[in-house]
Amino acid sequence: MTMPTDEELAALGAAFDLFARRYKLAEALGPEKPLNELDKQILSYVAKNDGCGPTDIARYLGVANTTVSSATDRLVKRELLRRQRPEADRRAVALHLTPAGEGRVAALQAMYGELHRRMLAPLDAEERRQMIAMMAKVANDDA
Amino acid sequence: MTMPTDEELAALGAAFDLFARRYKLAEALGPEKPLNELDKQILSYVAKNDGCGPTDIARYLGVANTTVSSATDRLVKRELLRRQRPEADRRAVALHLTPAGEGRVAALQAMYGELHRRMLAPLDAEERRQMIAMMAKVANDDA
DNA sequence: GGAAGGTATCACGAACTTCGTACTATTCAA
DNA sequence: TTGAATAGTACGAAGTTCGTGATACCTTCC
Repeated sequence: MTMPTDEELAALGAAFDLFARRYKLAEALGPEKPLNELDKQILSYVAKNDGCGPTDIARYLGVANTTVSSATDRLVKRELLRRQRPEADRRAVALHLTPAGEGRVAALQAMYGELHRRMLAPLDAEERRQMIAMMAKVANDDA
Repeated sequence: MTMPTDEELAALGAAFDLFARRYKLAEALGPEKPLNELDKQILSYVAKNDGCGPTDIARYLGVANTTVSSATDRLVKRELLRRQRPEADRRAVALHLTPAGEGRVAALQAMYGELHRRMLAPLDAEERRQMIAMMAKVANDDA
């Protein structure tokens, strides 16, 4: 394939930087005491993979098992997450969101949705369609 | 403007999640002892804004002044950053990269560049051009 | 059945990070 | 020339990550 130029790559990097910074600043605004990065990622993962175990999460996020264990403790104490011992394998732990946890995830997703909506605002309908198609193509390539 | 659909927004969010995760996992690979997130962002900021002060950085990144001060200490101890008292205003501190710091930033940028290059790989030249144009348009809107 | 070995998780503690409070040094303004 | 404002830092409390070691459970192979 023809290589993208360095300028193109730099533009891409600058855009990602900007988005990441906006994410972070937007998150500071919510009314609740903000969750840290890991905790948010864990809640989102459990929302998408109900009943998963701590080890799945640790592998997925690239952190130590014990770190997920600590984070799970935090989230259980805050009543956002629930541990359950499945009868099938009683070493394991299946994680589920509590109703409060579901509410929190919904709020997070609403915030992200709003951020993305605003991000797309300067594009017209056709451009937006194109951009999302590219992103999907890139993401689904899954290299 | 016509609103993007929820599916479109979800696709966008999934793509960003994926990219963020790839960033994090890629960074764990380098040979050096990895810098934490804040330290990397500080180095990058100083690379683009040579001679800036801690308070500029704190405002830009949305963290406390004292946090930047601690991080600056770390980076000075690791000899990636250098403090300098400008004669013009002797309360202030001007930050500069050391040669080692410049090397570190170059390595980081090379890694990001490679990641972005690989991200663009599944697109053909025309699509890539489009995608980068969209990203630039969105980023420059600067809302 | 039972011992050996592997797996999933947690308890604990060390090292590190963030950030609020209080302080110093310097500049600005009247 | 003081008094207020500004840039930065020292210190300490609270919280986070992760390695080590312990516990409970499952599986396999005699």
